[in-house]
Amino acid sequence: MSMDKTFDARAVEPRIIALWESASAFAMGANAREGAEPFSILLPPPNVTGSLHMGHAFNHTLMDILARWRRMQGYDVLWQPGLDHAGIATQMVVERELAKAGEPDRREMGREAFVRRVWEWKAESGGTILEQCKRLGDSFDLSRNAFTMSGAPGAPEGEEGNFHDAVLRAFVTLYERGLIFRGKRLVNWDPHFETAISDLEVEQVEEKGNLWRLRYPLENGETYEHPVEWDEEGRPTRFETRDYLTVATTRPETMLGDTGVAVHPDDPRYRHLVGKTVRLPLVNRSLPIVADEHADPEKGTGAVKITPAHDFNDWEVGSRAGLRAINVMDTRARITLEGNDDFLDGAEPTPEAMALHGLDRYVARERIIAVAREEGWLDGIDEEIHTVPHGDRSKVAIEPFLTDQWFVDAKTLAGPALEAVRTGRTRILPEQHEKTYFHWLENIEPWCISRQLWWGHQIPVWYGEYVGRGGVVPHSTRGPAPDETGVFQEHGRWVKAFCGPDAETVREDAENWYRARLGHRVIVRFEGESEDEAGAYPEERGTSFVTLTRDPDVLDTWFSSGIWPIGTLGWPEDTPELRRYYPTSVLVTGFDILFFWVARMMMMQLELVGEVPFRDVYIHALVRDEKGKKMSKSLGNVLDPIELIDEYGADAVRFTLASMAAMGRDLKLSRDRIAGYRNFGTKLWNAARFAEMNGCHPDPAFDPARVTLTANRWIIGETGRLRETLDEALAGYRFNDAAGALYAHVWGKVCDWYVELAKPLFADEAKAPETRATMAWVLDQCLVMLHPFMPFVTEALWGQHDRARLLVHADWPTYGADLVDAEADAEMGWVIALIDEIRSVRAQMGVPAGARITLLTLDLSEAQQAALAANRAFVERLARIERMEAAAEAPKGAVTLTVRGATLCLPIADVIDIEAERARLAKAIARLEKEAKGLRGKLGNEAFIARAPEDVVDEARARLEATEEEMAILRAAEARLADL
RNA sequence: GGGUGAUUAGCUCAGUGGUAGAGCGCUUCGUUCACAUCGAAGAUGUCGGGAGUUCGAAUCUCUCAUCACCCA
Repeated sequence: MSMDKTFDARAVEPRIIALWESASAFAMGANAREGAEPFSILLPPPNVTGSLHMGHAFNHTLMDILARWRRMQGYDVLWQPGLDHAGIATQMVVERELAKAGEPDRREMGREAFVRRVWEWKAESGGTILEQCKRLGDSFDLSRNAFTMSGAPGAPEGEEGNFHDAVLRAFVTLYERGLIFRGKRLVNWDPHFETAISDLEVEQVEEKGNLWRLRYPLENGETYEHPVEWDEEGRPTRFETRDYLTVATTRPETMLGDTGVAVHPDDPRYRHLVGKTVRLPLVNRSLPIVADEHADPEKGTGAVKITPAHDFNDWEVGSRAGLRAINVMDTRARITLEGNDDFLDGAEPTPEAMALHGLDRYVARERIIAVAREEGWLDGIDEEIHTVPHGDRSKVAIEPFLTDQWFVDAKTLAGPALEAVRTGRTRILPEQHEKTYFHWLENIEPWCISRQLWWGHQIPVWYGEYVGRGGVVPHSTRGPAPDETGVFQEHGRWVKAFCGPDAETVREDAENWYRARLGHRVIVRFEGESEDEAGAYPEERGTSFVTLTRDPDVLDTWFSSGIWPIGTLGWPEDTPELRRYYPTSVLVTGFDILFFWVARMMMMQLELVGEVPFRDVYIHALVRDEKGKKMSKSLGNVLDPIELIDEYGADAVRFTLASMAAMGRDLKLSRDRIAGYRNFGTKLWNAARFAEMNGCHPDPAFDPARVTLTANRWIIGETGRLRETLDEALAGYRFNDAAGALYAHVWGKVCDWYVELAKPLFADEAKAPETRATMAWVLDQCLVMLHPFMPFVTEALWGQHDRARLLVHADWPTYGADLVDAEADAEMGWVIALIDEIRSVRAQMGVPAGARITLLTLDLSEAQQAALAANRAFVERLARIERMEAAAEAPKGAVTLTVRGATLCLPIADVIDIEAERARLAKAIARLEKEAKGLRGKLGNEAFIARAPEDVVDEARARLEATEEEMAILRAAEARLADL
């Protein structure tokens, strides 16, 4: 069988994938040794709508390297894969599809039908990314594939699983512990998707905008003196009398909801106005002027209108000052005035104001400005750049919006999550990210977890009519809220919330609660359920019915992925997997989801099972394009990993990513680099091809410790060193160091030197057998150690010989520097240095590459003489030396070279270029002189001798000696040159 | 405005106190029987500026400049 000159990745990769698959090579516990320690990693679940991008490729490569490495070491490995249902993203995709197909939109179809439709979409198109992962070589256990919506109502066959139960259980547990609450608060509202989103899903975008100044007339005929001119010390010198207060705003349309005007308590211009009122134009609502430090005297006019229902800062000011919050928009951010009791209460809106009803917020803005200009209360307009919050999915401006939502008490949960990292129960690497983690958790706000969507886990809360203690039903919500948990205002009534993991539990709870309150039996029905379904008829006197309505909202996707560690292992059941693989060994992820996901997993797992979800968190950088730009579809600079795999092979892509994975820095990916590592694969392939052509076959009985030839012992020692370097690098997540060590060994040691050294050895009958066996072993070790990085080409090469097992399950070596033979190491080191030096001189002297020349030895130590004699064949072949002779002194016109104290020369008078040689010597001497000067200075410094460690001083002395010796030889050569 | 990080060869980047490195690119030479997706040789650096600590600083401290990202 003869091998091609290159590895045909495209043809071979699918075959290898099939091979692994049919061997269930990646199954949980595959290749685990008896009594093995577990090693578990969670795949950060990609969105079900996603396709593999460079970030995934990077992330997965790192995880796969760890998984394959540990699996070969015999650990009990579980790499758990799965998909995220991605609420907004998925709903968006399916809605877009409906629109494209001209089908009824989701509102027309209804919730149940729509959700069914999403499941259908998932069955067809969801999870293509997992197929793409296989191309990359991901060795996760697909037989355990998880999905964050598995087991949810409406899930089709094949989508069973515990995840929905786990999510609801998590919610109920937190609810019962008082860590989830419902409240009317200002939230980030996405008017496009018509749902609340969390702080993290908001992007701040810088925009050019205006600062409008509006005049709000003072009421009750009030006037004041407003300073208009100042002296040099900033004292006002001239005033004008005003009967209005000028406020500045970037959002004039929100004025409809203004309930106050704030000024700074120390602002001399306005502080005397505090307690007075202004009349809101258009609306004719009376607004109190309040003092609040939020009003910045430096900004705008120093007086700021307060709209608590449409601005987070204003909400705070309003709370402090006791101002009303008036919502003037609907869920699509259209102005809503008609029938808006809050708005109309205490207002006498003009017809112009009422005409704004139903208009988009931006249209209303224009209209209001036009009216203000017309009516003379527009004071002026300044251009300004300000940041505007946008939805990260919809890209539309977020509207702060007053609604009832569910929140997680993140502050309480953050405590243990902070503690776990502070005490080192979980390590975050690189450490710099710990700071970010701490900072965020220390300043965390309640996490809004309810979403007004349909695709997701519906909140397991049902509402029924509230009954007070003693069986009294309050008539209205005007009075104070009942002093009980789980009682909320809903459509102007008090309702009692019942939370439970399933409907029957809730029904029972509710029936007991109502019975206790009303003193008679109560039968609970769920909305939409018939009396039959309710399962009972009134049997006793006084029995009544209560209808419970389920909260229509679903949970934030990140709430469910927040329990990914335990959910994928079977929680809330106490499964063997949970006991064995939890906590997981390491989480590998990008810093962009440190808050979204990592911190929340820490909080939720610690609360739910009291143990950290992972021992280590390895945060890697982002993949950018060659110019350092973040890859994005809109910029069109996206490198598609699948395309790159098609072109260069998965191994090349993986090795590139691993090489660039230095901690903490973004990596810029270029095709050149990938091509370079594709070439590295070819290099390895051809080394194997060389071995194949020379009859090197792996021998299971080969014992590297019993090899006798120096060159063989040398490369075996190098192999031992590599194993140590590699394991150390991988244990510290220094993937680039690991990749670099492999590259340097395989290319720089094995291919550049050992293969060349082997050639003359193969020609020698006495030396060939040991060398063949060593070559086979050395290359096998390369395959084993490269496998986690380049699984395809290594598995393919491994399969060239009969093997007991696949490479993916081969034993990872445990030998180390014990294989290094110091003598062989020194000897080969000197021989290689000699060859390097001769080559260098030849090239610089212009000796034709093909010419064979003579090497004269002048001054060699005994060991060097022995080394030269023993390795004569190597020197002759690799330095193209024809003859070697000893000489007492250098002949005229010979070129002198020094190699670690040895002096040799090349008598090449016929080809020598005297000027070139003079230049070469001068340059070498100058370099040595510079070094010697530095060393002399150091050694002449008494403080250095006195304070530097002894070994450093000794080393400097030795180096100076060697440098001076070499310089002397070269000076002598320079002098001889003068004779020519 | 606050925070974090970066600044090293033409480019992209390693390098945690003791002789400045890699890959790519570039120049010259070479198709010797593993590989031209190759081999050999070579050039290229006041390690962003300044100050300090130290026997010794690319590395530690301060400061300035520039850039990037995150948060408000």
